[in-house]
Amino acid sequence: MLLDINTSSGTPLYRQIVDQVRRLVSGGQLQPGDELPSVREVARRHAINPMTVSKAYSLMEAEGLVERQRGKPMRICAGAVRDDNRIEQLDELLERLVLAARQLDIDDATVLEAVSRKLKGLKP
Amino acid sequence: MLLDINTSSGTPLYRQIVDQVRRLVSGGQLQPGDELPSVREVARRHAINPMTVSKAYSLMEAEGLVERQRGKPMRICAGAVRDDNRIEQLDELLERLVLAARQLDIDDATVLEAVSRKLKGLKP
Amino acid sequence: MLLDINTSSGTPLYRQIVDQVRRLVSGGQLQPGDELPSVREVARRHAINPMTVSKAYSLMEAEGLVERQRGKPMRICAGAVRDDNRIEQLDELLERLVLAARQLDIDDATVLEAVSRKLKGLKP
Amino acid sequence: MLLDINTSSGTPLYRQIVDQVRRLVSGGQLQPGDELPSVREVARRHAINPMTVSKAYSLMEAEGLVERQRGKPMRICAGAVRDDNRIEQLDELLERLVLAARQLDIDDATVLEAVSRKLKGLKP
DNA sequence: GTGGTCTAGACCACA
DNA sequence: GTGGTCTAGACCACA
Repeated sequence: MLLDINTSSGTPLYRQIVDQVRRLVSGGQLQPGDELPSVREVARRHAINPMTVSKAYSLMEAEGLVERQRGKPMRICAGAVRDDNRIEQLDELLERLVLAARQLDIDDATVLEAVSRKLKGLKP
Repeated sequence: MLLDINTSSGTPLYRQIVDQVRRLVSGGQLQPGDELPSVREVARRHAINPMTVSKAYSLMEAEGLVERQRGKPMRICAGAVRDDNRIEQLDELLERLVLAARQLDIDDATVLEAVSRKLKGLKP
Repeated sequence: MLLDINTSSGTPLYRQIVDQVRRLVSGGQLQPGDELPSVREVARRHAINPMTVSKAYSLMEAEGLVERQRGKPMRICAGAVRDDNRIEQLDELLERLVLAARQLDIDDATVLEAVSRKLKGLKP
Repeated sequence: MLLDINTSSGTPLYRQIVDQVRRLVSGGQLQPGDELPSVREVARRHAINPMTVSKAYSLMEAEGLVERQRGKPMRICAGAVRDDNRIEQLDELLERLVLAARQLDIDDATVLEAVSRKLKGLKP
């Protein structure tokens, strides 16, 4: 599971984790039954505190996205499936992007070109 | 001056103000000598605490973006001018958008179309 | 607001807080709009860590029992009202009491008498 | 030996086992010399891990409640006998019940009636 | 090994 | 003053 945690962004770390797992589930890259990496594993890999990861996992459990198995790794809930309206989950970011472009007085063609370039650049 | 303050977004209020004024200056919509609305005015209009606005204004002053004039409204500094590389100020949002699209497993064409639609929708 | 926090009980501290506030709301002793004592206040009074209280408050917020007001005390949500079926909230404790009595081979009359005595003893 | 193990209750599993065996002994339903079901048997029947049952048994042994016999099932110790003051073992639950009733603003008569009903309902 | 609870303490955002 | 986030570290319950 590939998370991109940014410790200098304003977004709380636990929120970044929740948002990204939610997207990976909506996108079908995490499927019901899949196990999440352990709290300690995520904490170690991203050099953050286990409690922070644990908080994210608890929130996801409360949300019905993942489920606990006593003494075993958490896994994606059966009810959490690929979402067909997942374009909506992009909406807030789109709003922010367009607002920023307007304030910077960047014209539409330039914005689209920049998005296009970035899409190619991050081609995974 | 049109600010779009989102009290439920995770981004701190004072940061939203600073970011947006910075962009309006980079985009040339606020020019050297232009006056800022008063702290009270902004606070009232967006229903936030004056201390929060004041903090944003102080940060902008420290950054050399605006300057205080005794007994008069703050204004945009002479040195704060339209920025030619302002597309870079879009970069963080572009990164986040593309990461989110990848995690949602949305293909490039669909992302571009969504950006395009949003650009038209928010035409101003 | 009177909470009875038992640090040596097996029940997690944050759970005790949530359970008791929930009951006080169901019982009408905390009403919509009422302010909760601050996190620090509860922590100080019961000699527990503020983070523990904060966790309880966050859970109650997620549950729609209380709401945050930025920079101000949390308060009981409008939707959280006196519950007519509140006897059901006693059910788990009743089950446990009766199970224990059975295992201890205490007859019904003696149990009822003990409950009665305790009810009078804690009269307040 | 009838144990009622509740995996979703907050009480630790090993504690539920210890508490209930202790009560069955105090109540005389388990008498000195009686054999306990094996660790595996209890684990299987309640779908919990044998190590958890084993931990409970070890605690009971340390407490002088049960004793190991090489190659044979554990059994109730000679010293563990029916307790005349066993009503006291109900005290903590009574306290919790009455506290909950008070917080729910349920009057004494209603509480007694609920206890009475539950006593009849669980008649065995 | 897994996740959970709690503490002590630093620092942030907002009113 | 209010609540929120994060860390470092101890210790528990369960598989």
